[in-house]
Amino acid sequence: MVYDFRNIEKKWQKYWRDNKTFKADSNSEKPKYYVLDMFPYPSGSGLHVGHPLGYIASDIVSRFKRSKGFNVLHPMGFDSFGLPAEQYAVKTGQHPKKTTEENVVRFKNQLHKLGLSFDWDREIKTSDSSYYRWTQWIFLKLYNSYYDHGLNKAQPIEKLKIPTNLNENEIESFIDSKRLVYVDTIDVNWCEELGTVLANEEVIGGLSERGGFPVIKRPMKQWVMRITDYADRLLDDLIELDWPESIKLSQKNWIGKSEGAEIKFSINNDFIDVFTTRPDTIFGATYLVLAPEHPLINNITTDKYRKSIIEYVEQASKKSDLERQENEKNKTGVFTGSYALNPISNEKIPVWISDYVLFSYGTGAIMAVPAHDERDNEFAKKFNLKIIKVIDGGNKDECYTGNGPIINCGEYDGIDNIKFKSIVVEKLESKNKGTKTTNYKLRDWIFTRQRYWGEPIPIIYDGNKKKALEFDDLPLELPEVESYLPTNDGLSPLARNNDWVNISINGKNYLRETNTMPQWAGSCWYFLRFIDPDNNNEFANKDLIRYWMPVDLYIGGAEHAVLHLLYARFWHKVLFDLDYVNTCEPFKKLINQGMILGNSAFAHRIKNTNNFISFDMIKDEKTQKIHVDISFVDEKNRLNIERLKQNNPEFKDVNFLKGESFYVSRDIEKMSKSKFNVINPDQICDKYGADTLRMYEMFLGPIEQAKPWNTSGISGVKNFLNKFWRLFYKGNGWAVTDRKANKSELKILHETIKKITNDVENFSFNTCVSSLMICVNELTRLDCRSYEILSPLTILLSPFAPHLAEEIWEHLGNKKSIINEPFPISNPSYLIEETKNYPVSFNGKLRFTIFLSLNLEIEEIKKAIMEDERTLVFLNGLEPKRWIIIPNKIINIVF
RNA sequence: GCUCGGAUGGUGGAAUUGGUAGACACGUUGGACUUAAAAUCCAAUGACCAUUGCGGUCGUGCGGGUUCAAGUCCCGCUCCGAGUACCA
Repeated sequence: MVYDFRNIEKKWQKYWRDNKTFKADSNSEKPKYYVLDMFPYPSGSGLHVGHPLGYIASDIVSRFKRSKGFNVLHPMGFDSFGLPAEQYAVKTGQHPKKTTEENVVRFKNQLHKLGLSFDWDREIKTSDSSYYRWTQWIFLKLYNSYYDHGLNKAQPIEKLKIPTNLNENEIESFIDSKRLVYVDTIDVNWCEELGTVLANEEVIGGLSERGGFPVIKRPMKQWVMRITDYADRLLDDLIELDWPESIKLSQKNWIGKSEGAEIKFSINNDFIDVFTTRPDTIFGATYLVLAPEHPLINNITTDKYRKSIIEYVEQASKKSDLERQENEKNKTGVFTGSYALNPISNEKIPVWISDYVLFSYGTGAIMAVPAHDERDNEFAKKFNLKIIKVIDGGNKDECYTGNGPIINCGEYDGIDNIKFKSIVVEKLESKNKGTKTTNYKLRDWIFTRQRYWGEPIPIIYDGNKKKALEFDDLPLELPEVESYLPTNDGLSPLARNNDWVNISINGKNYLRETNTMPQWAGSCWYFLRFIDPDNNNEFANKDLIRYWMPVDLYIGGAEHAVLHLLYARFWHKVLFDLDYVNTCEPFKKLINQGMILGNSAFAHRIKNTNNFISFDMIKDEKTQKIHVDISFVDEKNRLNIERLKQNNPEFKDVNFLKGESFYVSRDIEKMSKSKFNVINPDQICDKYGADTLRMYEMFLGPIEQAKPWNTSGISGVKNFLNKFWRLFYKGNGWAVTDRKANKSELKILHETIKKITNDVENFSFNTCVSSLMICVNELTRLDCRSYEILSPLTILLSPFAPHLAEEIWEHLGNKKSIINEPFPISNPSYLIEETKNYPVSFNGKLRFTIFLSLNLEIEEIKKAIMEDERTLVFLNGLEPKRWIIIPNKIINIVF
């Protein structure tokens, strides 16, 4: 009887579905455990082998925790609003809802095949109006709240104290200026191609994150969320989180809190405000630099320099951030012709403009201290500006950024520079020339998109007057439109539906807000909806939230290190302040799975020709790498030209210059449909089975590490599962016996229990697989068929290969699913092993180091040594004077 | 440029975080079983030298250092990957 994974997997997937085996119970006496995956965007290309990596890991933890007696919530849903569906709709006219639903069905089928233990009764789609009704509701909660800096929390807008001397319009704009969501006219990243505005965070190197289209600055009215009010709390609360340090660090850097001072430099009758973190170096400030966007530039530029300034400003405005960065080595800038007054040293210093100063950070102007700042130093050297050293340290002509005593500052010389910081700030404050300030890199979150496929914003307008919709008006459903393109003047496609835009309430006419929310909105709170997905009266019941929150384990890709994780934390804190949730942080433990990379294949095209050349024949030819589908390439990197031409018409008229075969080159890259390197899990499932795929993905390497996909080792995992099966079946017969297990069999079992328990708790799934392999190899060698061993072993296997484990469990005579069977506990009495002894050195005193091959408690080590004969031979009547014991490692015994 | 990671056999990766480097798996080679193949099992497999036998030397990207002991810690490099907003 062979292990028939096809029927077994089908059988148990049906069983789990029919019996709702993984249904989470909210009225349980057991301790709870909430395991969450970052839910996927249901893209058109379906699931690839990289997606399940995190899902398999979280599934192992879920099954393990169930087995350990926890009440586990392990839900799944779809982040189903998003740009690709809309772009597809623009292209084909198909309603995004239709394509999204088709994709969801496909994703679900693929996920089901993997045997993941999701509670599908809790499935969420962010584009369902029953879901986004509550996204809109949270939006209104933010709209109707303000941040009370005294209480350091958000408060309902009714509690806001309004100054008494205001008229009606002023009251309104005062309230608006305090709301957590407000409208502002700002220079935004306008992407012509997408017809939409992107958040700063979504622009990468001057191009849109999705699609890679150019982005330019353009002023526009936008809804903005006041996330900056939460900067301090978002920063401070990071400390307690059990997250990877690298992710915490990137959030910290993103928030970018820095203490410093704003200093006023007088110029003509005006002044330039600069922000600096180094007020202690003010005597070394030999010039000022303004960002090219700075509004004062026009006023202070003298006629002599006006032409070059105008040229420079124009050039800078065309440059993308990426180009500004590329010019790193060769700084540019021009002199304005004006001089400003250093408020401390009273020196006249020149004012320059340069694009190495960013308008969006600080005040958009800096005081340059070339002696103590690398960038200023480079700039000063290039333009022959004065360099004055004011802190002692470093080599003579080098830029020194460290600390030390003050020099070249007259009466202040000798003072420690850190102390000098506060002296300077005090002096500036007394002269009204500056203040101590804290600056953040974090900027408010631009929340509107000129898109169709998103949540409509529940606001209506009476002229310029805004009116929020009432709770009863929600959900505000997405209207139908004729075309999914934005209007020519940049309005959302929703503006095309006049019947929807114009509404009348109690005989009064209003216009609707036509913008929609960004894709992040739905994912900011979905983990709360999973707790109570069908609730029509609340976004989730408070008692249920109290029971299930926080999320105990959150697994997802590192690409969400900042944006999603920061936005979700922000909304959660608002809901916490308004007393809707009971935890101030949503995610207790975070694991980032590494990307699974694909092995792309490239054919080489000779530049500016239609000739492709075999990789082994390239000599001096300049070539361009073109992706070809990896399914047309064999393991020796030979391309099947016929099949390529059949499937990709663009290669139809191409010449292939080749010897015996046409060779391609290979490269490791991110797995993506556009790179033709996608491996689909369905293929692997069909060929090897879900259990093999699950174990193999875990066996590939540490969960957090990026790794290329290759299937060369998959047969090892398949062999392991077959071996496992053969422990129970010999030939065609059931081989399990009632024989008592012997000592060595028990030792193998209990060692494995200990290793697996430890490794699952430390998320080291690759070593779990190894441990199971070793265990099965040894039991096979011993021909162990004892029920006493094989029954607990099946439970050990069940988180990793659940289908096989269930099947065997049933054959062992159990009527119920293995899912809630208690996880075996290792018995340390089976673990004591012989000790190995190595004399290490004679160092005045006789000294032995005793290595122990197992982790034991100190007392156990002592006991083992005293009882073991070979150890006693070493001790040989000598009474140890001193034990140097490092737990679990070594014992040095000094005589 | 900056920040954070990483580098271990032919390959993916282990190494209880300072204690026998290379677990486990793939691949390769040889053998058993078979008419044959598949499957399965057994053996070998870091490199070099020695091989009639014990064995020896070198080995965790490179160069130093600390230590009885370094893949692991410290200092200085090289290369690769990821992120990035020149953050003053």
